[in-house]
Amino acid sequence: MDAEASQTRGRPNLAAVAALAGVSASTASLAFSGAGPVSEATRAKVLAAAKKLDYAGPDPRAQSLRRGRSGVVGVVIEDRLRDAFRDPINVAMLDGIADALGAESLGLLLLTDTGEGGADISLAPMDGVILIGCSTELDRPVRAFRQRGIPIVAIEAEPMEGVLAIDLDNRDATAHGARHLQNLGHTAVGLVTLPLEGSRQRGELEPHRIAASRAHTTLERIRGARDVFPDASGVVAGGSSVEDGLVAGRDLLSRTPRPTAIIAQSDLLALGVIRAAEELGLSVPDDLSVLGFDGVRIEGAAPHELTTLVQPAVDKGRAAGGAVIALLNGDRPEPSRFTSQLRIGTTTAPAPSSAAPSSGSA
Amino acid sequence: MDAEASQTRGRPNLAAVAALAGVSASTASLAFSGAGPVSEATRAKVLAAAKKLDYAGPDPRAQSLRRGRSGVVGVVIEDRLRDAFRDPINVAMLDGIADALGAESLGLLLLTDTGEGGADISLAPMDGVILIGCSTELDRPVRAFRQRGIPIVAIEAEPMEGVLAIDLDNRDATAHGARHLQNLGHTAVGLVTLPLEGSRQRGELEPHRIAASRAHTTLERIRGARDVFPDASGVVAGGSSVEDGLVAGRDLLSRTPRPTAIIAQSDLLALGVIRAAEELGLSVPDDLSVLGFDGVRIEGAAPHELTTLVQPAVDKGRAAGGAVIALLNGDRPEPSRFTSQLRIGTTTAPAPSSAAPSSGSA
DNA sequence: GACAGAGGTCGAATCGATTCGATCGATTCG
DNA sequence: CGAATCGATCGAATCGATTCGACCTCTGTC
Repeated sequence: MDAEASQTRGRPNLAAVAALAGVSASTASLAFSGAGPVSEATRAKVLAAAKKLDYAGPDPRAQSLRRGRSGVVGVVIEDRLRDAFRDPINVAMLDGIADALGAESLGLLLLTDTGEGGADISLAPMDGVILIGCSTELDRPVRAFRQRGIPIVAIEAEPMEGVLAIDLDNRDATAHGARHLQNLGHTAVGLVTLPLEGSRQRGELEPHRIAASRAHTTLERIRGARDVFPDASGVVAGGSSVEDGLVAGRDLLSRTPRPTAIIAQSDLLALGVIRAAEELGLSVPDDLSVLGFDGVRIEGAAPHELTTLVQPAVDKGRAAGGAVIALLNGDRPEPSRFTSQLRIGTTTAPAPSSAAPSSGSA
Repeated sequence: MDAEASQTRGRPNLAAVAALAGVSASTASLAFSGAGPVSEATRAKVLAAAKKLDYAGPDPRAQSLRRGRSGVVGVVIEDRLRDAFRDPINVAMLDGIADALGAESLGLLLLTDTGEGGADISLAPMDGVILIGCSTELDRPVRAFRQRGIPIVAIEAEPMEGVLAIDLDNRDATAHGARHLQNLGHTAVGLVTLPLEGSRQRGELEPHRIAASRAHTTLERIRGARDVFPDASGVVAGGSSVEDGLVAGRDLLSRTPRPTAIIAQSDLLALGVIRAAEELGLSVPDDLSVLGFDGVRIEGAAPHELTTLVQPAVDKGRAAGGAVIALLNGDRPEPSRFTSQLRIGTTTAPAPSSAAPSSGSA
């Protein structure tokens, strides 16, 4: 009677299965989870009852509540997926994250930070969260996560209370790359930076914009460049894509005096700059040296081999995933910091002698 | 006393907030959800109590259980993220899905089908699921989802009971493209296909492999090609990347007689084939015509403009997302079918006259 | 033969919120 | 002035499982 009642009413639950198997709900639970001693005969009975009732196993939603864990880790990405995934560096990081999470069979919940637009992030059931490339101001969500007691890991974010940082030597690495250009004799160096604001507005790299910005990675890389070239000016790109680099490159290269080297904050931007140079009939690296950042393999870079700062993106992602897991286990993992390596390719060369201006108002 | 007790014991819950505000839990719930009439004064009291207790709002896990909805939709992707996201077509689809889901503020849970390896997919709390590019046999997960009453939408999968299909005219489109080659006078046409099995084994395109395969998209596109060139042979690539296309191209182009045209099942593969041709000193399209599939913008395709079959990837994704939403709303949406368009670029041209063999044993 | 211990099973409390129906007071209409 | 109505609030049941402690029944040992 009881069993039948539960049987007819919608989808079966553990109680219905237990009733049909002639055991208590607690025993049935044990039979499924495997935790605790259950005789083989009983387990078989329960499993048979489950099959008869077409029961798929304990409801994950109920488990989430009871265990206080949903088995899901959120990954917050700035802006639209379309834009984020266009840059292989993000894909690489995500892959590292997925790698670490998958090993603990944790799900990966993709959250896009739409700023004010959509509903609050953090309304989904998750056990931890990884902030990736979060240049925008997401203080509010972070506060919400903290209130919920949800561990937070941030990749390349400005230091925040209660947020475990996975960092990259953005400033030092860029400075290192800049010094390479300096050693080649370059003095007129232009910058093509990643966005400074969540609005991703492209335009001149101006002091007041820098002052107002909270885009950690962008800022650090600017600082690194200016550690070597204090007066370097430049432009802010509208994103990290070849297209954005092309636009920025056209802008910078049409100025007088024209820079002999450009430090781009991503490989995609660097590629765009190279295209802009080609458009203008400039030869890379003879007329223009170009330095990138990331060191990911990009289809279509040929015939150039980009001089760039290679960062361990997958490892970074894996570290972030591992850190969340550690936090969930109650450990107190140390923040980590990764280093990038300068890989010298074919896009940097000695500065052209000033005796040979290829064009301009002479 | 009661309030204080709840206060000290770990994280605050709705009951604690209600107690502090001097109202019942039900009223507090109403104050947060906005459903039902609550006086402004009461709402303010509750909110004040919440702030004092540092309460972040109702626990999503508990809401999931009670409402029977978690606000999360799973997206199952074949294989590793690294590989999947390398192909822009997947990113485009995902973007469309995210677009549709985001509008209803549904989360997007990324699940990779590791086959037998990891823990069961479907153990995460989700309301619906989208299968994307699921060439492998995931009958078992599908059955589990169905048992749970979770709506299933599949993009380009073989028809399955209880699974809503979002389809593409893979066969007709490929046939259309093949006819274009036929009209150009090509008769020796080679195929470079996507993987046939979950194992992604590359190799010769052999009848027994085709017979054993369940890779819907791959099979349909093969059929389309053979509708026009019944005897076309070819090779199976190990994935959808330029690298895989390069390998496949080298193989096909070193055969005798050498094909004068190659039908690749993705743009990335087509690009790889073009590279292989360049390696061998063949000119595209003069010596070899290449047809792609997808029509996504790929960096580095220059100087060629790929002749390809343009599919509405973002729309497909959006349709899939919309379908899940409709199913969740209890509607009975129709399966949809999208069509691709042949875009003629600069990689196809009339077959070289047989009087001018560029190399070979003459 | 009795007792300790282990294996197996069960009851009941709990996780944190939502929601339906009932209650109570105030306002308005006849 | 009484009754109907509406708004605000509360109680209690419910969602589906997990888990702790209690209980019972064997088995092995002294």
